[in-house]
Amino acid sequence: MSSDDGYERLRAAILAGDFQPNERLIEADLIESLGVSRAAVRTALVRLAHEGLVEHERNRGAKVRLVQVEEAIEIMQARALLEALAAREAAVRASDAEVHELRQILAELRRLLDAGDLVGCSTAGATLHARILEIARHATAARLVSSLNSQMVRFQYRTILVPGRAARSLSEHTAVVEAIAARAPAAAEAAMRLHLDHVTEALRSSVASQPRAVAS
Amino acid sequence: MSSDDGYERLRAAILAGDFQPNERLIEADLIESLGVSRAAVRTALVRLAHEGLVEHERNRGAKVRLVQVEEAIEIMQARALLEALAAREAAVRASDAEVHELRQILAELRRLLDAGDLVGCSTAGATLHARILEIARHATAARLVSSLNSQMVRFQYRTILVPGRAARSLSEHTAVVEAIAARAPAAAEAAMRLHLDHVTEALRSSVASQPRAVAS
DNA sequence: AGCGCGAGGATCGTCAACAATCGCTGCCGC
DNA sequence: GCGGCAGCGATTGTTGACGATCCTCGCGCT
Repeated sequence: MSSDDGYERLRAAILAGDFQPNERLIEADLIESLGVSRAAVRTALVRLAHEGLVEHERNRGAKVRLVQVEEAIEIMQARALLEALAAREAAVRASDAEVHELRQILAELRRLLDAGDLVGCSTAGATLHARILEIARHATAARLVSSLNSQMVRFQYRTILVPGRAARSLSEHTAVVEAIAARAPAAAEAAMRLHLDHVTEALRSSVASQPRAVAS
Repeated sequence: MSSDDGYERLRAAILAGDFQPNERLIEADLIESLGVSRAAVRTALVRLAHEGLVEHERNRGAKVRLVQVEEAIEIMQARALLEALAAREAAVRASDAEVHELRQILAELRRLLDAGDLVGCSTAGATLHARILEIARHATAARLVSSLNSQMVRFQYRTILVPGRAARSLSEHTAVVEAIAARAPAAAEAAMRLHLDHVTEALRSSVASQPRAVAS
């Protein structure tokens, strides 16, 4: 049981940003901080390496992987397609209760935007996306997106800070939800793709204006 | 070094179909057949489990995972989107030499079709897709598609056997290559997506007419 | 005969010690 | 003073043995 536990906790720690970018992950230290056996630490590192969260060099150990901006853009492109697929499926499969739930998240999003809580907006937006992925009942897309998302933590609050982005994001989200509510698969797919293409653009421009958010 | 080697060879063996579906993978046997240490076998199994090629239950060991038809269709849907993205990027990035190479593969494909070599067609088609992914220089899409492909081995020769599919496949492939040659990103993306959506349909229909290809 | 149950074998998970490798530091020769 | 090399500490990779868990088979009871 300790093996899965160690993996989960180490993953959470990396995602929470408890380590510096490129910081070495020394097995002995992890044994202490996680309180699990060395074998468990090693399997956790293998899994995280396969997931792309850490880099593993033979005889030189593991370090947390720093995904570059170009790669983040690639990831966003892939995410856009997969989430557009999910939106399409969601438009086919959503129950009335699920549509209601999406509208509630949208209302919360509007409230947060009025209150000027940009970080809250970002979090609620993530909730909306996650919920649509669940409604789509598309295990493959869900798995791939979740894996891609975990590599993007470093950029998660980046795009919402672009001036005017939050408001546009809300209207795009609204379009997606309304297309799902109207049971219009093609419209839902197009709306979601448009939304995420805009996010990608926001990421590009935020990078151009402010090249490094994290110092070493 | 033995650890990576063991992973590669076990992966190749599973992809080659050396194991029965749902066959248990017993560590002791793998140590013998692969000639690597037990730790290496264990890490290989962890990686393969994360990759979706084997299923791992605690205290009950690993077995090769049998992907169901519904999941194969999900995988094809995701592949369609990602390869369409790759085709778009390839249309932007392809050099003249690379376009020439794609046309050569196409010619080979035509030759094989005329000769009635359907399996050869399938293989050459896979080569074409792989080459387009390389030309796109999109590491994220390439990684995801490669992972998805490895889970589809069981179905790889399934769609080409649908009557008339091979000929249609050739004309669709031609459309993709010509769009790339014309440096037309949108057309390339659309053509690739159309092609793979047709493959998905062929998979669906082949399943309906012939539900089980592999007996236990 | 059918069913519950315990013993045994098979297999996996964990641990501690050992071997191999890497990076660094300090020494030596030029 | 500087470059190269040997030795050393730190860290990872590997091995073998031990304990834990699960499945199966056979026994006894009803």
